[in-house]
Amino acid sequence: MSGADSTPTHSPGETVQLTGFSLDTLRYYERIGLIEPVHRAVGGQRRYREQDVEWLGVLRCLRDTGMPIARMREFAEQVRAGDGTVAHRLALLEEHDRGVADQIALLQRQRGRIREKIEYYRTVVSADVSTDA
Amino acid sequence: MSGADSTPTHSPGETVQLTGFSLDTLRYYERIGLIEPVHRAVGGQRRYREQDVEWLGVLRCLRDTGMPIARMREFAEQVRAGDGTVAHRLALLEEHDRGVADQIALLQRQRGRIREKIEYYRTVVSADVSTDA
DNA sequence: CTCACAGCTGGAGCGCGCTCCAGGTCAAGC
DNA sequence: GCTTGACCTGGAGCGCGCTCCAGCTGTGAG
Repeated sequence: MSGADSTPTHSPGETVQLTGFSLDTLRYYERIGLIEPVHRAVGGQRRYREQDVEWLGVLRCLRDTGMPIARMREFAEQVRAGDGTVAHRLALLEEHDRGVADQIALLQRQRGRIREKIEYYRTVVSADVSTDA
Repeated sequence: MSGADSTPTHSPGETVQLTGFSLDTLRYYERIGLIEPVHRAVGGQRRYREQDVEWLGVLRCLRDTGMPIARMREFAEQVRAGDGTVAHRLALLEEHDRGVADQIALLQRQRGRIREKIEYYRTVVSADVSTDA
């Protein structure tokens, strides 16, 4: 680590730690254009800058909420295109947000059913211990 | 529909409507043992009984909450085994429920970040339509 | 009788999102 | 100099959960 750099960077290994993505996934994301070609150190090893890591954080957020890779790429392209795409990006995120809300609602509803079943099983188990344990 | 039956059953098509699973998925679930071999009408066509549809509802619930097929099969086998597996089933559901809770928490956290981004984009869009960050 | 249609079977194929691999390079430590 | 270890590349492979297909059969309408 050369700490005197004006722009601190991260080795691939560090970036794995920071983002939770695997080395393979980081390279995969770069290949398919989810992230721009990453700067290289002498020798060809990747050096992720702060902004790269931040962008990876955004990707992590979108992935965690189930956005498909294709849509993420669409988003990434718009971010790269910059000017004039903000409205489009906003629309994309708003739509995604609605999807996430639905997803959460579904999970909560179904979780309710699961917990009912758990409750039922608990009464069964506590009422009759004869067959088990 | 022959309404005089003592045990009303559902055609495959009806079952698709009732459960939201596709015809192929229903057959697939049967093949892999998620549901027991379904009764047949003369001619070999499947006839799903009420209890089959209810069980499919349980499977729907588990799938919606992201339980892997393998785990669902484990659960199905225990249900079939009946007595003595209740404690085990309870444990399985409790563990799954914790997973679902985590999933919901993660979604909510990440959704927060998305909404922040949306808010930010809104200020950008309404403040000035020509500039870029 | 003919036809359309819903469903049947076994098995192949697919889309997604990684994940793994062989074979190589470079930098640092002993 | 030699070894170790992190990382490189292009491309193949994989696990999951379906989904599709060809070719067939039984049922009901006209």
